[in-house]
Amino acid sequence: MSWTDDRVEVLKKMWGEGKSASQIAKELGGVTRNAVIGKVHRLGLSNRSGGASPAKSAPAAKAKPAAKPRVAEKPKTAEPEAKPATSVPANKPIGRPKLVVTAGQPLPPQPSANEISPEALASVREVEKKAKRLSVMELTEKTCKWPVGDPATDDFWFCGLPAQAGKPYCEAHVGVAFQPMSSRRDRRR
DNA sequence: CCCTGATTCGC
DNA sequence: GCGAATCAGG
Repeated sequence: MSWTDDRVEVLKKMWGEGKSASQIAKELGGVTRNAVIGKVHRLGLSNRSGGASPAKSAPAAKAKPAAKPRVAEKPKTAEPEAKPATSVPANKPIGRPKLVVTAGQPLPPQPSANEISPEALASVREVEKKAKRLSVMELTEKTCKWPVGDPATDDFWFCGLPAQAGKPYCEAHVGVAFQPMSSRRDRRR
């Protein structure tokens, strides 16, 4: 697969939305997360800085120390980042462009009458006992967004436990959320 | 061990 | 330009 303008656009969009490289790669298909990251860097939007002032300073020494051919050094750009943006408005309820909570059931997987691992189910109940019971506005990218209860009533909350990296749910809920197949032997590539 | 992004470098 | 291999953290 090549980086068509269209795909690049998707890449930019998703990256801008904070999607992980692997997520983007999966979405695009035909590319690995490495490819995505590589492209991101080539596009110069590796950093989240929208401004993207490419400090052209010193790529410098491309020297090849005999010791370590690879990974010579890691010159962290210790540039003092001038951020005009004062306050911290970065708390936008982004992340669910498609999965908007409409009148229906926003609950994506809610496995109820399905065949789920008994252990996983037990884990869910276990988790629900120690869940933090967050409201929708308290959710972040780092909190489990597993819904519990009836959204139509006030007896509705979200798990809120630490979410698995890149996933919208905590470990336990990820287990029951994504289990379309009995086993995923997808070793893409 | 899972994941994340970051970097290098052969192609 | 591309991306696998690798590195470095969480």
